[in-house]
Amino acid sequence: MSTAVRVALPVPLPTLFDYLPPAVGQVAAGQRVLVPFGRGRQVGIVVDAAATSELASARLKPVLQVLDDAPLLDAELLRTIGWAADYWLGAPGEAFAQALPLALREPRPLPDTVEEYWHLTPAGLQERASGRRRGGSLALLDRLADGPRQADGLTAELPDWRSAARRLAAAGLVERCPPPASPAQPRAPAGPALSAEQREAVAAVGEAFGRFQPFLLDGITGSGKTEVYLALIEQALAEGRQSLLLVPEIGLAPQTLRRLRERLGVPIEVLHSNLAEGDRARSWLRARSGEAKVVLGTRSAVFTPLPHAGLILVDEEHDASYKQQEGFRYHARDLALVRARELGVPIVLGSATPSLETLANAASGRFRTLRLRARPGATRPAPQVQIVDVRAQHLDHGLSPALLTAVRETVARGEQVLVFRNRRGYAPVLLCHACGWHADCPRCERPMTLHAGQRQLRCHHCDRRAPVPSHCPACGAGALWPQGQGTERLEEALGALFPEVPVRRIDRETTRRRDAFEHLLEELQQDGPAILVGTQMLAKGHDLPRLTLVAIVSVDEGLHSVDFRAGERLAQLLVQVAGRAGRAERPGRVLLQTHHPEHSLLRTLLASGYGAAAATLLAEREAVQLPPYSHQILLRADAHGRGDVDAFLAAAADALPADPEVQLAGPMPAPMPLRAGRHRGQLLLESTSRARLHAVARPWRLQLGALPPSRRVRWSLDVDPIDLY
DNA sequence: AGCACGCCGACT
DNA sequence: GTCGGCGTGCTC
Repeated sequence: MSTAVRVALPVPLPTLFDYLPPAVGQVAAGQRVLVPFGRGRQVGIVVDAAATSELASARLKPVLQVLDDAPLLDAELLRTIGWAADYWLGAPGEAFAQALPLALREPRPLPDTVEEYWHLTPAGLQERASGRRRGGSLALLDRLADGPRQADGLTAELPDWRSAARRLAAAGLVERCPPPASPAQPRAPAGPALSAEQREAVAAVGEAFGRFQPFLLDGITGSGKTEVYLALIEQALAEGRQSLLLVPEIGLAPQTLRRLRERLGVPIEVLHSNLAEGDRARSWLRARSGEAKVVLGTRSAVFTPLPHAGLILVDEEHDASYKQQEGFRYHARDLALVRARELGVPIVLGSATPSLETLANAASGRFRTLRLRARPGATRPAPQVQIVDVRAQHLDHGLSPALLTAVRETVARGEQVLVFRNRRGYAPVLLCHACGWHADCPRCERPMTLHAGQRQLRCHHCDRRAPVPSHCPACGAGALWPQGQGTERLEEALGALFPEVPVRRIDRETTRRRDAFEHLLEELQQDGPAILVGTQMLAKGHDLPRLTLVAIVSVDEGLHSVDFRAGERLAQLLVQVAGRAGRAERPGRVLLQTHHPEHSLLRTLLASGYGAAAATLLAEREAVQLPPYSHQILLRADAHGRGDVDAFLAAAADALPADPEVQLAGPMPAPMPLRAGRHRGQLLLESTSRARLHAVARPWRLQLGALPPSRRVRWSLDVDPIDLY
């Protein structure tokens, strides 16, 4: 027993580490420290500056250096991150590592929050004109010729520019300078007048300023949720308070960012994982200093410090990308709720298709529901979805006559069509018509997808690529037939059927280049007919004002999935895709091809909308006690040998104490028992009592790593898994 | 995880 | 006779 400094270190171990106080300097919780660890050194976060260690002080090493003058993490963030590590059964050190931008996990003092810019001095300008300099120096002079440049940008173009900068700075030719003033932010043009329901929503949240209160903002596509967010952020700004707006993915950020910038007239900090580490750290630090009033970010931005927090907003709260699927498996929406509670601020979860978890919270009264049912400025009703029964129909590459007629009529009117199909590639299966052989991935035991353009077979589970066989490898016959339709095949078929109309495919393959997607979206703002063929990517909130027909080729795979969340996800996807139609002045139309026109989920969804479909799904979940009416923790394991997986899961099951309130399912194979050559299995813990589930799982988790068979597998625990893969 | 230590096979 | 395979143990 001894007094010690307790530190979180970025290692995947379920413990914190104790150190002796440093020889010099004071330590406080929330500061970063440099400590000896194993044979090296690590940067850690002090979680407790005056802890009582279980270890004898002789076994403790001293902190080498205190890296910060003031705590980097305030009490609220320390508490929330600690809570998160405990709730999602993560390694505390990994939870803390997640919270800090990478650049702040280096053993260096905090970077300046002012961006580093360099420019030419008048002498430098002359020097460049004189043509005396060559090589790296000339390159740098050239880069600075048009005015100040940011250091990160220079690094990208001239990796070695700093040595030239040092030389030239010594000669008084270049120097560091303050960032150029951003073009004066004109005070926002006022937004559109809010509708009555929008005003009610804003007023309801406004009344809750200064205390914790969760809201569900349940607003149909086009109902103006963003205007409500903007009005609330303005209100927080007026009180000098910070707002945090979470969005599901970076792709959506540019649009939202533009709108925020135009309207709010204050700097907006953006935080997402595609940012240069230096920028990310600076944004984070500006939020911490309170200088940043509005923070827009993806999942990891939920860890942004908010010393003057006023409001938290989670847009598209149902989106699965809020759940981290590796390492520390937290859920940003759920963590945002905990932060709002700790910060004592209102939180708004917005969606046109709320998750069943959120709807259950709204039904129980834990969340207040605010509804937006009207489409402001719309003179016509929301698009109607119409089912196309494709049974016994002649299909042209999967497209029915009714669908093709609708496409023809739409492009004839000069309008745009979205043909939606959630499958990349040309065809999901390549089949031998003579003997029934089909191309399977040997590492996943699943059919490989034919990519005709690349002349390749690809496994969408492990990315294995193989040449397309010219003859059947099993029987030698020549006839290998592509079965089923992917976006690539639909693009080809539609291009042949409508040669006069531009056909654009939008999926991971065609939007690989960074700006490709943005450019395409811009092109589609232009007038004129077009046919878009796309996947999932197009379902998310992009504005396509010229789109008046959405044709959903098939969703039949989603109707009979083993995953209990498949119905919920299908309903969300259909509503979101349908929402792309007719957002401007023209009416929209949605066609849905299916072999199961009588399916109850489709019928409810079409007849009564998402709310009714979700209510039905919730009732089904309650009847069989599935989430959100019970809680789950999934133990996943994979290894090269099936036996290693089985041995580990059996040992894990054995180690679990019997508890009448906790049910154990498994060990069982994962829904994909083999993936990328690794055998996969799982064990599921379920309980209607979250407290009991955690009480059992916490000590169990500590035992798992000590089980001998655990050395031979990769394993992970997932609290509240959102899919069982 | 990352890195040591430690005991058994094919090479100079 | 050694280099190196990955099994096992530890990190305050």
